Amino acid sequence: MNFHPHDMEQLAQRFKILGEPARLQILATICDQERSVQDICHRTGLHQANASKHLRMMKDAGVVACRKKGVWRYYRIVAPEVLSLCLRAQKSLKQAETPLVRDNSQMEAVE
Amino acid sequence: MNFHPHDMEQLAQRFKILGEPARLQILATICDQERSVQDICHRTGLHQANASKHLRMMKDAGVVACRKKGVWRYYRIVAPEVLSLCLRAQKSLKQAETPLVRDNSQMEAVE
DNA sequence: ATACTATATAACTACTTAATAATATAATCA
DNA sequence: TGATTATATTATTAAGTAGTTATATAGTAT
Repeated sequence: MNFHPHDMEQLAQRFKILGEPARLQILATICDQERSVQDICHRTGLHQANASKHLRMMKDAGVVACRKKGVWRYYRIVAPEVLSLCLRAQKSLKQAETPLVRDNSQMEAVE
Repeated sequence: MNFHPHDMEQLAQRFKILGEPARLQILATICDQERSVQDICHRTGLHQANASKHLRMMKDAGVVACRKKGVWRYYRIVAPEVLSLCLRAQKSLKQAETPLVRDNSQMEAVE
């Protein structure tokens, strides 16, 4: 792992997007299909203005995009790797939670 | 992608850790070997108190652990998946930056 | 014991940002 | 046209947090 400063910033920026439960919720609702802001709000419980802001942020970051149809804006994910990142991170968290084999080699980690 | 609220929180928490350049820098310096706080500070340019705080946070989150030897504390990564997450995210960011084939199907993303 | 060094912690400041409320814009419909 | 609806934007407030300074703690060395 040997990143240039700029890459490091960019990487952190990408992780920062995923570091917010509200945005993960939004991504979860549009992971398999595009949805209107209303739809997203109903499913996540987020207020419209709040959801709109998160969506704007993720759009600027190139994570989602939207299609305009009449009054509606349908958002979808355009950076599918964020989904695999979530699944991967989730999996490792679960494994850490209930390890099949207790690893004593790092017991002092707890101190 | 269908997470329980608690899992979502936990997932966001994990990403939040990686969403900070200073912490990515720290992780980069200890990705292949344990290092003392001094060493980390010198390599990253972070102030001692600041590095200490970031390390404390990552220790509480189970991402790093430390070994005490005299006055020194040697920190190491104990959640190696964060490294693969970084590499994976970095890779996809690079790909998005310079796509081999321009994908016009999502041009309206830019609006 | 005293001085020095490594690390942690606490207090503080400054900055960021999430959530909310209010308003603006624009499309639809009666 | 006026009313309604969907979304975006702006302003505001509150909470979180990164960085810094100062101090505490605990090893080490003289």
